Amino acid sequence: MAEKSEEKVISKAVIRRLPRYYRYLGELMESGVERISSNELSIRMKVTASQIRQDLNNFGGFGQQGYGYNVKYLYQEIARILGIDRQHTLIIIGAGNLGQAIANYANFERRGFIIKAMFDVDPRLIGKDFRGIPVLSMECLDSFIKENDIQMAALTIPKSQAMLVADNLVASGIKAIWNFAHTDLNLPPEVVVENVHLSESLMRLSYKLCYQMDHPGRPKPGKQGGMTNWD
Amino acid sequence: MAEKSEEKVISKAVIRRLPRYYRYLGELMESGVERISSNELSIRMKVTASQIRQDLNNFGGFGQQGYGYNVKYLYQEIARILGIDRQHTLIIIGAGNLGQAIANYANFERRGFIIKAMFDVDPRLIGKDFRGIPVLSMECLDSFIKENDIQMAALTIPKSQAMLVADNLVASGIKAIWNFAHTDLNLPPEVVVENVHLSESLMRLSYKLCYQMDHPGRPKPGKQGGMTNWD
DNA sequence: TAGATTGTTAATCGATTAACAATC
DNA sequence: TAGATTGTTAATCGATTAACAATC
Repeated sequence: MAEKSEEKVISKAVIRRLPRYYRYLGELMESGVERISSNELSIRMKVTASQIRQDLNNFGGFGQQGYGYNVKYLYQEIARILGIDRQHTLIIIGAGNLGQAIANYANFERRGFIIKAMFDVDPRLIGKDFRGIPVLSMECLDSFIKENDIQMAALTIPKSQAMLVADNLVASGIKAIWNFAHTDLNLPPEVVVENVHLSESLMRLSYKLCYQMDHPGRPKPGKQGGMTNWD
Repeated sequence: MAEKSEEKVISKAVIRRLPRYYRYLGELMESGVERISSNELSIRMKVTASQIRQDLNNFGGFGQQGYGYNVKYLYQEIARILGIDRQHTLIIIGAGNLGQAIANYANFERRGFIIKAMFDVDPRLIGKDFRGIPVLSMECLDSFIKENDIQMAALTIPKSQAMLVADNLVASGIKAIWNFAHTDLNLPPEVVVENVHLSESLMRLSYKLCYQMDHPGRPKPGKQGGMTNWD
């Protein structure tokens, strides 16, 4: 029953690393570096050269034997793989501090994420705007999504309302949710979700700190042998 | 040369899951559930029962054969493991929207993270306060950390200044950094860092969306066979 | 006791690293 | 060409899952 043109399934671990490659390549570009070998990049990024080559070869042969990788070309290719070579339309649900922080971070727009509007239930916020992005009433949500062909929504609201609002978003046609609410969203499989659970992140920091205090000088857990990154 | 009382090194993957167990147990407690089996929890959390038992047994036998786990006891034990049974002192560097969002999120305090102050270079922010947390000048940073025995710092400043400020924090005695700057911090091994790279998170969402659009109905990458979570 | 469910060992699966032939 | 470095296969390592004896 195996499909004919079976495409390789890319592992989650690889996807997690891709944006970091992209960031380093962007910095290399900015400093005028034209080519880089997997070995040199591996030193800068503190990963193995093997891993870099394996990761990239999931998507194609972007390098050249004896030369390495062309920084600009690889940068563009990773952008294409990540889908940030095209534009994405985005709305923010919840115009509190976190929603405002996202709205105010202009760099997202430079990467093709166009924030079209914010939504809130607070009448004191509705009608305001941030960098020209208007805060609208939640009552306009459904029609706005449909009329403006919105793909993505950042969910920066309390967890008590998150699941309900997420269902509404999906019903209106949203296909991707960037979830900052402190809860898991159970949604249909065709809807993709990326969670940013800040409280969990802070707990992990707490664990690391306590572990470090209890085991000074020890290799940190997660990898053997030494001062490896945790993430 | 192996040490005598070799403690098992806990893998990164286990640590990543612990806060999620904690969250689910907290919710179970709130709904008045007293005991739960690994199997029932596995269904709710969409992980395997085996994984839950393996994860927990890294830290000790918290369950009872034929009974399962006492929800409240397990909740407390995980809090202890994560180090959130004690108090942590925290400052926020950068009083912009993101810093304010953290300062305004009262739940961190309920988990023992006491935010003592915020710091910024912007004179319009210095002197303000959020929920009673004052915004101080960066010039006070060193003395404040030393005089108030601050352990942790959230870094919500532009990446251009992040590395310099991080070095200063470490010099002043900070042992843990919650890094929101869009850059990696290279710090001494005794300093622990937890990164929250929002732009990378958004790129992963973009990848998932594009992948989903290209392969409708397919299992998502990362796991074989079906509608598993990405994270 | 019988049933349930853990703790733990063994088996499987996947991801990382090492090695090297291919090739620029 | 000789040297460098990739792409890719094989070996290793680690994490997850399955199985089941222990035991409440």
